[in-house]
Amino acid sequence: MPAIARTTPIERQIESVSSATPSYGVDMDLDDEEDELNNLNIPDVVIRRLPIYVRTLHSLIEHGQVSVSSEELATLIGVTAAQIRRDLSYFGKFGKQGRGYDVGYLSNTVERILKLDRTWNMVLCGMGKLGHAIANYRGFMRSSFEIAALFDSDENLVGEEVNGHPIRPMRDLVETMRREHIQVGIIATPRKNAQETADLLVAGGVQAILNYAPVILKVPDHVTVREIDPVSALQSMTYYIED
Amino acid sequence: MPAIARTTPIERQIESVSSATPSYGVDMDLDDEEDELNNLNIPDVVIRRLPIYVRTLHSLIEHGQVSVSSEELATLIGVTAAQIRRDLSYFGKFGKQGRGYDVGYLSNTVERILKLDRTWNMVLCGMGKLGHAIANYRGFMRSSFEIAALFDSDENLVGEEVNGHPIRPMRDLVETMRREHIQVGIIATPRKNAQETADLLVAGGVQAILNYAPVILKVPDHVTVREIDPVSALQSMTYYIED
DNA sequence: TGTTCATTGTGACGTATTTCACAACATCGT
DNA sequence: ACGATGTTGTGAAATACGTCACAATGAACA
Ligand SMILES: NC(=O)c1ccc[n+]([C@@H]2O[C@H](COP(=O)([O-])OP(=O)(O)OC[C@H]3O[C@@H](n4cnc5c(N)ncnc54)[C@H](O)[C@@H]3O)[C@@H](O)[C@H]2O)c1
Ligand SMILES: NC(=O)c1ccc[n+]([C@@H]2O[C@H](COP(=O)([O-])OP(=O)(O)OC[C@H]3O[C@@H](n4cnc5c(N)ncnc54)[C@H](O)[C@@H]3O)[C@@H](O)[C@H]2O)c1
Repeated sequence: MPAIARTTPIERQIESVSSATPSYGVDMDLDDEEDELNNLNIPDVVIRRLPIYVRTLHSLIEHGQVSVSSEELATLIGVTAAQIRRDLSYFGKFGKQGRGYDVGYLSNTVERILKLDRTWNMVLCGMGKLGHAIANYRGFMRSSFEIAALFDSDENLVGEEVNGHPIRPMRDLVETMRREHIQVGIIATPRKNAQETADLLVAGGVQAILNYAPVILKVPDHVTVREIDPVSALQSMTYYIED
Repeated sequence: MPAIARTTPIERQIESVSSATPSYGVDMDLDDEEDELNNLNIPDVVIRRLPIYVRTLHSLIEHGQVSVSSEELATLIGVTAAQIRRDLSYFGKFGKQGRGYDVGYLSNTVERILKLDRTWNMVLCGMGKLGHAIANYRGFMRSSFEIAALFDSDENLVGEEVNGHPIRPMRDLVETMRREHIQVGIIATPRKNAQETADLLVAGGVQAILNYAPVILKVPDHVTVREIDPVSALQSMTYYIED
């Protein structure tokens, strides 16, 4: 059973995460009560950087660049080269001394690590203003994600078609998720209904939740949650403003 | 002149919202001579937690609760009590042994720390679909923020009124910001135009940028940037999904 | 006023993450 | 074939962050 807390609730909103044991060096001893061959001690903060690497590599591919050094990538992204090399080294050796990394190969590799080499179907709960905007956003599809079904508790909205999908009643959520084996959910309900929605998603077998409602959700350990919260982002920036 | 790099570009992007670590190598010389009386070495990760504390305290106030212990607050938020006490201790002593914290007082105090005890006017650049949604979102106003002016480079959009504000041409941006002393900007332009928009915001004197475009912005050190990036958030969650 | 109780604030410690710095090595030009 | 060059991958060190645990102390009440 997962003994590792991937994210403490507040960190979904923020950054930095505590996992477990150091990790370095060899291994193969008696510790690890959790070696999924996968989720093997890799800091979540590293995982959260990988999508940026992928995005940046894509942009290099667009420009026709075929190889890149950690230094160049680092400059583009705004981190240190050492950090990029260390991050990648958690997963293997993908570069060549003197040459750097093959852009296409590295991009594919990181995508495979993140399991982006497939399409993830998602359910979207709460079809108010935000829900409509999300359902119409084309950025997801271009990134391994697809909104497969829309849900709202308001019977007046049920049946309306948004971007090719009908809005369905919440009572169908769990069954739909199970039937279609959907493991990713988006919450766009009002704040007060977010937790109950999360509970239903969990009942449906959700493993990842993107939460737009400004609340801390309580979910089982095996569920990952990330929050989208522009207000908190703004509120933490004003601290630094010097008048 | 702050010598501390508040945000490492990639960290703005990591996680739905977020940004920033205190600098490591950045202020290389004479040790840390940087005591703004304010930005005094307090870890950015702490600053990013404060809005959650505020939000949670508000919810307690709504429920009529007048005092709260670090333990209770911690349970609500999903962190440890020690962390909350440590975080607050960076700024002073706000609790009473045996009693905990006065909810209203603590809320006000943290808001004052974050400079939320005033209204921040913002400019919004890029009035496409997302821009319209943001302009109509009422969550900002309820949180010390107000969208004061809208901008788009498309002359066909200029003049259109959204939520009571006319869309203005980008060429007016810098002057408007200076005239109205606006220090917060939101970028909702296409990816490829985000950097040029950021440059204009900087020219206008921006100090905080909320960036919805999926790019790493290069800005001067005194500017804080946080990114809203649901795609990256999703892409980092799939890693953990066990099929 | 003294005793009990709950809970803070923080030094000391432990873990997590980043950076340094360099040996190892692939490639290239000659 | 070989030295020069550039860049990786990674131990070791440095730094940042989180937690433990407890002395200090305010409030309640006898
Ligand atoms: N993070 C962001 O960028 C962002 C932006 C805008 C809004 N929000 C948040 O998103 C949420 C929705 O905002 P909105 O403007 O779309 O509000 P809205 O009122 O327009 O829409 C909410 C929708 O949720 C539905 N709903 C209510 N209870 C439900 C339930 N239990 N299950 C399913 N659906 C339910 C309602 O019927 C309604 O259609 C709010 O929490 C708001 O704070 C976040
Ligand atoms: N983070 C999120 O949640 C999220 C959601 C949706 C879209 N996005 C991103 O937001 C951006 C906008 O998305 P959209 O769907 O609104 O696109 P859109 O094409 O509907 O709107 C873009 C608008 O920006 C304007 N624009 C272009 N160049 C400009 C410039 N230099 N200065 C000012 N305005 C300029 C265009 O005229 C247009 O009105 C994209 O980068 C998209 O990827 C982010």
